[in-house]
Amino acid sequence: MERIEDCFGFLLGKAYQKVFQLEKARLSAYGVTPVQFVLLHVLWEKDGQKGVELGSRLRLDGATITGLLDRLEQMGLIERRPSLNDRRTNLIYLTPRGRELEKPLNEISDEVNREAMSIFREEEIAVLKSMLTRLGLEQEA
Amino acid sequence: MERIEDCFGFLLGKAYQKVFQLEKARLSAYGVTPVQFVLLHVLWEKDGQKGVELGSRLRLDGATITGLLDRLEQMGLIERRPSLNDRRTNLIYLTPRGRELEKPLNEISDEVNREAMSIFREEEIAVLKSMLTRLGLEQEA
DNA sequence: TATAAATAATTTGTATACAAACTTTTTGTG
DNA sequence: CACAAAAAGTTTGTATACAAATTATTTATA
Repeated sequence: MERIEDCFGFLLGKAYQKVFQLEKARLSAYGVTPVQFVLLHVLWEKDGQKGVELGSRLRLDGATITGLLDRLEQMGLIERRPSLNDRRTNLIYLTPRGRELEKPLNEISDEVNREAMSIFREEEIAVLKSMLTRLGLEQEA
Repeated sequence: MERIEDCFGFLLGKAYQKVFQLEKARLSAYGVTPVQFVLLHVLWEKDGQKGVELGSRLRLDGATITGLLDRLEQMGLIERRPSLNDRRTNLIYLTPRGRELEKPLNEISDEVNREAMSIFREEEIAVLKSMLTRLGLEQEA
């Protein structure tokens, strides 16, 4: 590869960085980061999940989940409750404040998606989405 | 957005993560990370650049560049030499060891690119590359 | 059923990334 | 020329990410 701008690792990283930074700026009004947002998003779908379930859904390491939950708990957006069946496990619940954020943060996220994709045509967007999904899920490679 | 799997921030992040992890595993034989590799790549193109030039090419913050250079210097792959014209500036040079890595690391990178893209057709790859480039460079959004 | 293996979560250490503050030096302006 | 503004680099603090090691608990198996 002659130029780094031809490396897909680099291209993906920079495209991600761009969208991440835009979302980060918009979400900052609520003191929430993009990664914290996606974790909250999973909880808005379903409350009371185990940490390990969140990790597998978001494809994040256990240690990363621990840190994320620490900060979200500190901010008063979630709480850990011990599981009654399994004493190794915490179940993660939204606080009222955590629930309140669903609507405004989803609006911001939708807006960011719309803006980021506004430079493409509809057919292009569908192709990109399909390819990123395949790439992200691919077992090997 | 109903599901996080429809958010482009999430999709880009996970696709990046996949390629990054593959490259990280392959490069680990040389004790070099993917980000360190791209910095070295820019130096293989041209030696003696300023830190700020590396940062603008790689679109990385000055503080990030400082840390990267610290580690690469520590590893004996680069060295900082004071600029004669401008006493604020270091010029970054490859060591002999840093030069030696050009060929083997580029081979690994090419291989990773080939493997990561092997799940797509040629036309798809061209579309992806073009879109990621546009997205990454886009001024706003 | 005793015990090895697996699981859930955390802790520690390393590597990106960026923001904000700071130092030193250079450039631009009156 | 003096002094404000800009630029280069570093430092500090915060937030991802993961690897490896650790603890506590549960499951599987001999």
